[in-house]
Amino acid sequence: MARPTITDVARAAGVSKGAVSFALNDRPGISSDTRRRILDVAASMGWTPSAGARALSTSRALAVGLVLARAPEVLRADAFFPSFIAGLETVLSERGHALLLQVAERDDHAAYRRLVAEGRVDGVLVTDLHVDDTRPALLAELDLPAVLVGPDLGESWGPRQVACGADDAPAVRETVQHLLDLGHTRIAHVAGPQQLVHGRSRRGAWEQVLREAGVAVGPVVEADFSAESGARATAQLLDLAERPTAIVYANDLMATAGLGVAHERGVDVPTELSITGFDDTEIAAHLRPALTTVRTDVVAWGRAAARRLLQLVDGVSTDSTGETGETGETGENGGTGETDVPPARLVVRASTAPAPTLTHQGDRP
Amino acid sequence: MARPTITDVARAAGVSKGAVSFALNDRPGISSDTRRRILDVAASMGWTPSAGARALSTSRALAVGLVLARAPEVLRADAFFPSFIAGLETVLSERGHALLLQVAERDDHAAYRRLVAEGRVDGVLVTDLHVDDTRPALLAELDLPAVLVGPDLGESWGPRQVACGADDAPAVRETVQHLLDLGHTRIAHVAGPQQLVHGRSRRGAWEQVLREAGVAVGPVVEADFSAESGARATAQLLDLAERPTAIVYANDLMATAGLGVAHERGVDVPTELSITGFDDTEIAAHLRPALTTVRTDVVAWGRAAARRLLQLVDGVSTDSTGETGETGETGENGGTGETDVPPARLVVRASTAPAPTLTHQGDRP
DNA sequence: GGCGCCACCTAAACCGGTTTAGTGACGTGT
DNA sequence: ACACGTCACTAAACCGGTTTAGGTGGCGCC
Repeated sequence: MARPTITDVARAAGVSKGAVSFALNDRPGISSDTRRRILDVAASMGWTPSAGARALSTSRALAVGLVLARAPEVLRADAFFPSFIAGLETVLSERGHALLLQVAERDDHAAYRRLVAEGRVDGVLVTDLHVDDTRPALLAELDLPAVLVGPDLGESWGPRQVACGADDAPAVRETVQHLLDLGHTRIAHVAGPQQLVHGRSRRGAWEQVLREAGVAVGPVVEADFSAESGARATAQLLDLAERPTAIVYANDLMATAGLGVAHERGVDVPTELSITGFDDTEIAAHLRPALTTVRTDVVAWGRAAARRLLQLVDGVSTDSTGETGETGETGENGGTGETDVPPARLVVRASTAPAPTLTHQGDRP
Repeated sequence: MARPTITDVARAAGVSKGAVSFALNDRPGISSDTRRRILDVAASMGWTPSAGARALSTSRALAVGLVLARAPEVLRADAFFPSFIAGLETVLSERGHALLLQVAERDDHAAYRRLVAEGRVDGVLVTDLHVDDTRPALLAELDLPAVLVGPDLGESWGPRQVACGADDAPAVRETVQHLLDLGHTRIAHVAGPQQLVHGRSRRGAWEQVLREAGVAVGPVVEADFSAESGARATAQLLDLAERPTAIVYANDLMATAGLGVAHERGVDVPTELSITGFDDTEIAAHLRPALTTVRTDVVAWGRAAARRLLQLVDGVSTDSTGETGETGETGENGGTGETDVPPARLVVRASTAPAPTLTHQGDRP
């Protein structure tokens, strides 16, 4: 037999459809023994609610969307999404929400519009934020709850669009400081795309520490997070007359490619050149030399983002009726404890070592 | 204003709800100028159908599910999913279907049951097939259309459960033959889990070629596709009294870790040891030495799997009514051209070279 | 003993679509 | 001129839930 419906349960229990609905949703107005009988009957028939029907009557989709605004080939070696998705899902599934994925290589605006137009999602997650990203404004206009995956930089778009994520900058600062402590003074940077906020913030942190330390802000090459671009950037840096003694890469993939280029040119890592990555990909610890890099807990980040999004979705019970607005206290869901994401931290391995020419003038006794 | 409904469109166009539905679905019974008028009105109001409502009345969810039966930490460095998902999505989105993701670390049976119980999906994709996998039987029992992502080995479960994917074996055979051609006779294998079909098939192919060539079937270490396990397995192989001169790894991640171990022990790759991987991850070409490996077109695979699944879903118009069964010709969707996946092929780079002790007795003039 | 009230439950409307049955106008054949 | 068929469309049922408005019975109370 096909899936039993609520009507089947009602008939079997000898009550009305409405009674069954009340009983199943723990609402008052049903005596406790009737409630128990209904629940028993429902369980014995193996009844489960139809997500679609429920969504239709409550106007809630019980699903959230994640739009990946990347070309398939860029998605290929990504260190972020699989873990992030895993984190999201653990939270979403235990709260009865589904995760809808959409890959929108180009026109991601259309993808968002479509998700909301078809009523498929209650909210979305936005990744790979650009500087001057137009998506937050779009989502605010659509009044679609959204978590912008990235550090909260105090911007504000709409009441239901918030940022969630750890700031990369402190860990990058820690990385550069680590290199300074090792006596490096020519510290280069292979940056991610500067129109991406995380590309920009990593570069900003690198620059800031050097500036504060009174060290020359070394050469920087803008790359695109791909291995290929990392290799090119490294070649470029190693061709410089004044070769850097250390290179801070914006991610592990570029750092690994850079390691290959250095090896090919006979530049020894770490004695002649220190390199650092970002992500702590699984392979980082197994490279030779093992890569000094920054570890982020992406799974926890995913969990936090999911919790935050569900808060937003639940925060406004009924929209556009306007009635609920008068209390003004959406703050009851504002607890941030479980939506904090653990900070990234430096993991020192073998790819960093004291600078070759020891200009290291003993800041230790 | 909120999203316009079909009723709003009907009122605005001065016709009934039904007429609008007919017009929008290109069904006969509407004069062409009325149809045009309705379409114009709908377009000008910015109307789009609600996926949920449509799903409810047609009993089709317009969504398919992908259950990832892996722990988050295993998902982390996966070379397969991001590309595969990208491939899936390109096809699904242009056909109006959504992709639902679920991560079920342990009990994936429950995940499938839930997806079908809630009526969220029209079909699912099953990855990471085990030998004696119980999922195909479950899906057959649930009568849920499913594409089993892997080579078609001729098994048959239910009428709506089919395999889709390229066979790994030919490319692995090509790899081993490549090593034989280079004069290697002690060719080891670091295998994936043997309860996974792709782990087993790669090992089987390796073994078969050696056997057919009359070469000793070298040592094999079963690992789990992780970098850590690849490193351990490599150490174990290099500790052998009769050290292999080549190692065939079941994936790039383990091969890369193996490269690190070899380097650490001062075993030069490729002059003393040849190694090969599988996947052609983005970093493979940028390692030193660059990794000889097998390239698979995972994006195309995803596209093919999505097309095949949609064929299955569309194949049976109405289920459980039984009426449609008498024609028996589900074959009209059976065209396989667009659901073929390009075969994997060997990419020779720098990590393979002639065997060190030249027992290579000139098969070339 | 009649009143009101509360607890418990039923009937029916509703969400936004699809689909079937039915209706009126018009054209056609004999 | 009349039955008949077709076309174009409307009205209403339906999918499977939720929610609101009503209705019934039992009880306490004056």
